[in-house]
Amino acid sequence: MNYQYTSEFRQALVEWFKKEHRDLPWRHTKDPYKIWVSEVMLQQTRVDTVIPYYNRFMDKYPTSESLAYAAEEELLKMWEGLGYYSRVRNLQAGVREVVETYGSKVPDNRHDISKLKGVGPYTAGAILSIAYGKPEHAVDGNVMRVLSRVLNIDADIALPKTKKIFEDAVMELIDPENTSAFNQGLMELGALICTPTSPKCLLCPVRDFCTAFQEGDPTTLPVKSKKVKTKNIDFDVLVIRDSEGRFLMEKRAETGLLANMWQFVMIERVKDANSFAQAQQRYNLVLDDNLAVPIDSFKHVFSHLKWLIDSYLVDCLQAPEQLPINMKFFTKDQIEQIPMPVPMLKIWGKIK
DNA sequence: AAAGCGTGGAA
DNA sequence: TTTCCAAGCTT
Repeated sequence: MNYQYTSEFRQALVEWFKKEHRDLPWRHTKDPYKIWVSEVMLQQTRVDTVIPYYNRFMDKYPTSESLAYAAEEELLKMWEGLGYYSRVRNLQAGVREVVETYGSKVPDNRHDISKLKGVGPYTAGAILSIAYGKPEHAVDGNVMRVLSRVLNIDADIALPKTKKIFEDAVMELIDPENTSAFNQGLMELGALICTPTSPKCLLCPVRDFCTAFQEGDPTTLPVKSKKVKTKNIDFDVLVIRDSEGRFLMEKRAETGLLANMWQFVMIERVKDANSFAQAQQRYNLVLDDNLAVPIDSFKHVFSHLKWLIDSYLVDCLQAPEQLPINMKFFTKDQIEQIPMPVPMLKIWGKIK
C-alpha cells in the first residue's frame, strides 16, 4: 500500500471497529489476565463456543491468583469440551509464573511475556496491544486473510516463514494511538466481512484500499497449501461396571492426545482379536463378557486422526486388589466431576 | 519445518 | 458426506 494511504486505512478500520464491533464478554475489560484467558480460549476456537466457557471460567477464577493454585483436575473439568487441553495446563503454568515472579502483574513487553508457557507470537501481541495499548502485531488467520487481500500478498500462509511478512505489514500499518481497535479491527473484519468464502466487500470499510477487490476476486487469496489426511483407528470401548455399580476409568498419559483426561477402558480393535479377552489379560480382570451389551458405535474426528468406536457395557465379576495407579472404579456422582473427552461424554450420556 | 494437538459449525 | 476450518502453540 502506498504509504500516504496508511493513515486513511488506519482511520477507516479503527472507526469501523469502534462502531460495528460485536459486544463480547472479554471486551468489557482491560485486565491483562482476563484478556490472556480469552485469547488462549480463542486459539483455533470459535467465538460462540468460547463465550459460555469464558463466563464460567471468570466466575470461578476472577483473578490470576485464583487460577494459579487451582487443582488441575478441576481446571480440566472447566475446559472439558473446548479441546486442545494442553492450553489450560500451559495457561495455569504461565499464570503461576506471573504470580510468583512478576508480582501478579502480566509483563507489558514482548520479551518477557513471550517466555510464559502457552504465549506465542499472536497471544503476546494480542495482550500487549489490547490490554496495554502497545504497538505490537497480533497476526492470526483472520489478519493473514484480510491483509493478503488488501495488500495482494500471495505467499503461502501455511508456511511458517510467511507469517513474518504479515507481522512486518502490521507494524507498518498499525495505529499507535489505537492499537487495540486496530488489531481487533483486522480480526473483526476477517470474522464479519472479509470471510474465507463470500466476503461482503460492499460493506467493507477498507474496500477502497483493497488490491484484491480492485482486481476483481478477493477469494483467490490467501494462498494456502497443505491438507493432511487423517488416520483411522478402531477402538472397542468397554464400560466396565463392578458389583457396586461403579465404573472403571483410566487416566490418560500426562502428554500427548487428551493428556490427563479420563476415559473408559479402550482396546484397539485388531483383526481376529477379542477386545474383552485383551482387557481381562491386560488388567487382570474377570468380565462377564458373554453378557456384554452394545452401547453405541460412532466415529470421532480429531484434527489429525479419526477414532472409530464400538462401545459395550460389561459387568466385572472380579477385579484385582491393586489396580494400576491411573485406574479406578468411580461412582456415578464421582464420574460427573471427572474431566472426560467428548467421545467418552457421548458414551456416558447413553448409560448414566 | 513439519507434525501433533479437539471440537463443532458452516459451506 | 466431505472438506475446511476458528482470535495458535509446542516440540
